[in-house]
Amino acid sequence: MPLWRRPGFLVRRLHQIHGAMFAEECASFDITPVQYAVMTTLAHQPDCDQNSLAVEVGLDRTNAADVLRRLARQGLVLRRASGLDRRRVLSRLTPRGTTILEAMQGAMVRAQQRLVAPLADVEREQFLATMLKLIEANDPTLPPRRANGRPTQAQK
Amino acid sequence: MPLWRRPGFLVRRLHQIHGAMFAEECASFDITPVQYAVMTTLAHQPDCDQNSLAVEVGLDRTNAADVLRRLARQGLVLRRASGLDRRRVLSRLTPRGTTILEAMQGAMVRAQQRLVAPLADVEREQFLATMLKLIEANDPTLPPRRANGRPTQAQK
DNA sequence: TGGGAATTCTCAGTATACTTCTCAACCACG
DNA sequence: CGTGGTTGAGAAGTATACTGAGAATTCCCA
Repeated sequence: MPLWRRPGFLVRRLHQIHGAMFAEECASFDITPVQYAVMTTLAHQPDCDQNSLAVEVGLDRTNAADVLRRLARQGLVLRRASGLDRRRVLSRLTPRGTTILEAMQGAMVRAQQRLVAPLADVEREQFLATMLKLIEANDPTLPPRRANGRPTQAQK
Repeated sequence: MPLWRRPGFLVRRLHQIHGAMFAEECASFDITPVQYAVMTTLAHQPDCDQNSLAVEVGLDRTNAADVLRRLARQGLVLRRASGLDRRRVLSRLTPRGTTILEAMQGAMVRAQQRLVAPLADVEREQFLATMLKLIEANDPTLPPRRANGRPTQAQK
């Protein structure tokens, strides 16, 4: 099976390409795609614990904690222990985090669109639908479906 | 733009899922997808220098050097300086590397097929074609096309 | 109420992936 | 020649991603 017929290989290359595009569009902010996804989720679910956040964004718990620690270091996120359950660490965006999230929105959307820009509308929708189908069919950790059929609620 | 409509987010999740599947299928070998891709390329291009290999496999050259160093540590690859150009480090599979590459073939193919197993034949082919189109359209580092229209020659 | 089970997070270790800086070797032009 | 530009590697630093081990806390049931 040649490299270019291996789905995993193609997905890896696409992942790389998107990372590069995101970095280009968002160079002035020094925020990575994963960090942006975490910030997006925190904007909708303030004071989220790390486990829930990891599930939402599709991260390993350990990795989610790493990302949050780096965001906290940059002053974009505030982490503090929960009063109700002292095992938990709750995170929320700081005002600066919210500002940067909003300022980056345009660049993020451009990066997303550039990746699939070579596709016609129909093919693009088909492509997104196929990826969604593969993720939902293959990811055992995926949360149960909500009413609208998407794994999570709509966001911004 | 919600997470689940962002092409980059979906690609990242798919990349993760494939990594997990590959690890499952190939657990007994302790070889990662990237290491396997490098070994595949070395099987077809013995005594390849690190730069050419990085281009073939779609890696950064420093990263390719890291991967080769780990493979050499496991005794699967032999690295030695070129006689003609002493800047170059040439790599080739050891006999043990060749053996393991062949022994893993079945597991690797299973991992690749599992990722796209939820798709019907037509949709699967469409999906691969779309990914290929996106990579070729978006990757500035891609080598010039060969006669057969694929970026590199056919492999195993 | 007591104690084991489950949950939540941390820490350590490793692999991928990229950037930037540095150095050595090659090559081509004058 | 020989000097200067190009190219191939290495080293350092950072982010993502996962595993396994461990600690603290909470939960639940007997």
